Amino acid sequence: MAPVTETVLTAPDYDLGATLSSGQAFRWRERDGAWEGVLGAQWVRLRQVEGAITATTAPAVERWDWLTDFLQLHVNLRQILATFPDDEPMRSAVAACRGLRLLRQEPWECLASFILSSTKQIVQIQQIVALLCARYGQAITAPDDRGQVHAFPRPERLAALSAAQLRECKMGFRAPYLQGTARMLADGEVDLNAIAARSLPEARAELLRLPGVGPKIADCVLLFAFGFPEAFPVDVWIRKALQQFYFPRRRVTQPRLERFKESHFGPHAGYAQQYLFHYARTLKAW
DNA sequence: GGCCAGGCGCGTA
DNA sequence: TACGCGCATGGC
Repeated sequence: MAPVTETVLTAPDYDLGATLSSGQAFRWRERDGAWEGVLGAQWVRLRQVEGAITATTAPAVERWDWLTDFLQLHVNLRQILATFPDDEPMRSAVAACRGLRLLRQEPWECLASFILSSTKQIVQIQQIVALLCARYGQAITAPDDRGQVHAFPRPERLAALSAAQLRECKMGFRAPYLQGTARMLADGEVDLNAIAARSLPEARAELLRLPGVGPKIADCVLLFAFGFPEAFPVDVWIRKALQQFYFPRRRVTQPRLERFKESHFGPHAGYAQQYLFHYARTLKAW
């Protein structure tokens, strides 16, 4: 058994399962009532308990800031929810998604994962990412009965692969996009580390230079990895939700929808977006 | 078996 | 600027 470290992290108003399965991150699996995943080179198991999250990691660590940052445990959820518009759709979404949180992910993994996400269901994205890590990620320490566990492969590793090798991970037409982006990062043509300090428009423009990255994927990375609170990804679910909740019985044009999402949801629009996304996906009939 | 999936890039008007 | 289409792959 590999050496592990355990701790208890205070986490009020936190729905761990909803958060880890809500289409932000793609490497977390439920097992025996706990959630297991990989952060950097750490294998991690998280378990929800009353008002807290218990964490186990391998190899052993002395600090936990990398995990509390990922989980965004310092964030006061009530204060954020209070900034949402007081309308019926948002009230319903908040009521349906108690404790849903935004994570703070490593930018490259987030970017690569969402390049692989286009016209894929969340379960399929998980499968592709799992294949990519198993084939090309560095092996890391984990409990013996978990089998071989891998880190997310670095851009330099993917940049050195052929498109055919990437396609073996079932990513289809996304392979050249991921390859092109990995190469631009490996070559230093775009520097993800420099993006965090920029303004939202500048950061967005920089991400849009990458192949396979359009407005939606850029906004996902800006929100889920760089923490720009106003970034508001519009995918098919959100488009449908905005259309039906806010513009029933009339077709809304794309520019109109753009103006609406930028003006209606307040300073934490991205958080509101995640609530609408998760809520919409729970609705059986529209 | 057809439709759709946390879209993007490119060609056309 | 604003559509329409093709792009792999798999779940339902």
